[in-house]
Amino acid sequence: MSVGERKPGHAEIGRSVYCGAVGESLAGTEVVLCGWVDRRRDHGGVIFIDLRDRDGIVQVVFDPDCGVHFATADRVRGEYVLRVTGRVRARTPETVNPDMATGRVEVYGLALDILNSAETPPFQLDEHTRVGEEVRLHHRYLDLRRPEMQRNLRLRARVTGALRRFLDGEGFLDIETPILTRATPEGARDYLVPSRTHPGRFFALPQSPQLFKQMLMVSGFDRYYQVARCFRDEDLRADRQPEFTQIDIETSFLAEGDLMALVETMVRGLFAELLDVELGEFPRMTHADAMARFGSDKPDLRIPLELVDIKDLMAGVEFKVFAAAAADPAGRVTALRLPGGNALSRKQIDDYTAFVARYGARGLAYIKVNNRADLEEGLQSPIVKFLPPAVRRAILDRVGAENGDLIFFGADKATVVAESLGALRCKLGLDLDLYTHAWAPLWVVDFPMFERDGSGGWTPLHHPFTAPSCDPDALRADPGAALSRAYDMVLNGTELGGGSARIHRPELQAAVFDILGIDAAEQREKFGFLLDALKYGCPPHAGIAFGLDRLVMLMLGAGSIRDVIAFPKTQSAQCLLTDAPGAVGSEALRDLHIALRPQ
RNA sequence: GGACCGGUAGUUCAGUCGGUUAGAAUGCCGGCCUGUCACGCCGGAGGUCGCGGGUUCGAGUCCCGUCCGGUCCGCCA
Repeated sequence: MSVGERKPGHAEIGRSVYCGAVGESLAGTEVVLCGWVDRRRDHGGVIFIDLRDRDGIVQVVFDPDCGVHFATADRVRGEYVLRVTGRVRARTPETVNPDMATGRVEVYGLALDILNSAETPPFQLDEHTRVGEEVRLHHRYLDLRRPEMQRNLRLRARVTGALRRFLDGEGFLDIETPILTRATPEGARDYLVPSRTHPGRFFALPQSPQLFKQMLMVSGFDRYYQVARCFRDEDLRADRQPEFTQIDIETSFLAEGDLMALVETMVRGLFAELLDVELGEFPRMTHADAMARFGSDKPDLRIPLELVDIKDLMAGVEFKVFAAAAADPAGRVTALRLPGGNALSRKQIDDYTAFVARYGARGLAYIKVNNRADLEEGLQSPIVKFLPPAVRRAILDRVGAENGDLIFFGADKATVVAESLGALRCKLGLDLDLYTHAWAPLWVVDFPMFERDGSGGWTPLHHPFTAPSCDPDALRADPGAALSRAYDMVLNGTELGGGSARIHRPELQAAVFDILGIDAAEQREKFGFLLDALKYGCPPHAGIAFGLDRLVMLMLGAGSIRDVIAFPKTQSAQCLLTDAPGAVGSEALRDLHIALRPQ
């Protein structure tokens, strides 16, 4: 912001420049600053005030020559709101503060107005103490005043703006979809809103605009996007809030490969523009490959460790856990080589054993490779005595073990092995700082259509509107073998976006519902509007949704999604600032036809 | 639903084996100080040790329960 044509020194005038923008080019000019007192240093005969606004901090100086304003400066306290009129001047060389963005200049105070006083804040707004989540959220308006949070929300706004500009430029239309909508029978738990005008009926807040955006394709809106708030009534995590924001995209007549290329260009441009990071071309990896090599459908490719299956080597070995998993068609036996890992202590290995137990692993076998040439004395391990020397040799060869390495093993159901060793791989990467890249994006493709649910039925891996890569007959014949036309964008082990080509023919959609165990009557009742829409000339279409909060969190290196959301909820899904959810009066409940059970 | 970590001054934390009047830093208040920039120096105020119960001559400390914050598992198509 530049200095406007204003009459300096007059009490009525507004700000002429942000604090952070005061630089040497303004030396000699008069400026008007508005902001909060970051810090006040009273030296008796001279008072320094660090004035803060959303753009930065600048030092303002008052001395006895300032007359009445010097006395005012004496009354100022932390977080008072001030308007300062002053003259910018370069600091003398010995008073330059190289640690401060504006440290080569200061503003000599000509006038000082206290626009408002402030009580002592409940916590210090400086960066030197890490204040607890509870206090921060309770006084979120103060927490957000901190430069770190200002920076976070500013980047978030820039990300949203850049994505909008890109999509606008590509001919996408921003179309809003309802917040009050229908409950969906599958997926996450819905947030429900009771209807006053329809007793006993409820709206649901959308988990995503999925069905509406598909119907917009039927309507011919070709390219749609929305910065869409979504709601899921599930337990929270560091990267999960009950309400969150998706960049929601849908296109017609665009093959999924073209859509992937388009959004890849979008994300690459975003990182180049805002972070000056060149992401390069995103590699593509099949879901099967990701599970086999990384034990995850969102592999963190910054970490150079890989899982190596050794199930075929374990048939009939004396070590019962391995032999049993090898004999089980649903079992898996896998090795994870950690280069230089034999430096790990017994305690560290015990801690990792406890870590994998969280994912259902019943143990964590390992071999320390002290001398790979000596299959008897060179291998340090509680289990190696149960493995014949030829098997030991085969393991070492297959994982490429070198002296000084440690090899972890997982043997269990394939899902347990993938989850536990996949998580261990990431944990080792974090603990031992094994990262080889700052940024590792990729696409994961060729997801299975379905997986088994707890009761032996099928459940969609993505969602029930995802198109399979086979025809309806093949799909019905072997649902477990069918792959979908879904794709996930993954960055540094976090799923940033997920999408798919959608089903655009009613008979295929009906086939999927059949496999999911949703009978014709239920299909009609729950999804009749969608099946009808597909009948009236639905174009082939594909889309994707990006988690904006996670994207911004990653770009900032923030530890929690809460740090990129202005007013987040606590882990128990409460807003400490407003104390929501709150009780409502009996009259409101009566209007909504709701009777509460006595507590 | 489950596991784990935490809750002591406004804030961030320490508090030993259960034992005298619960400490530090910072912030706050007052005084001094004309070049600091996390200013400095002197002085001061500030505590329901989350809450309830129990054990004990005695509990911040041990036990049980509960609430709150956080991390994770389950859950999140």
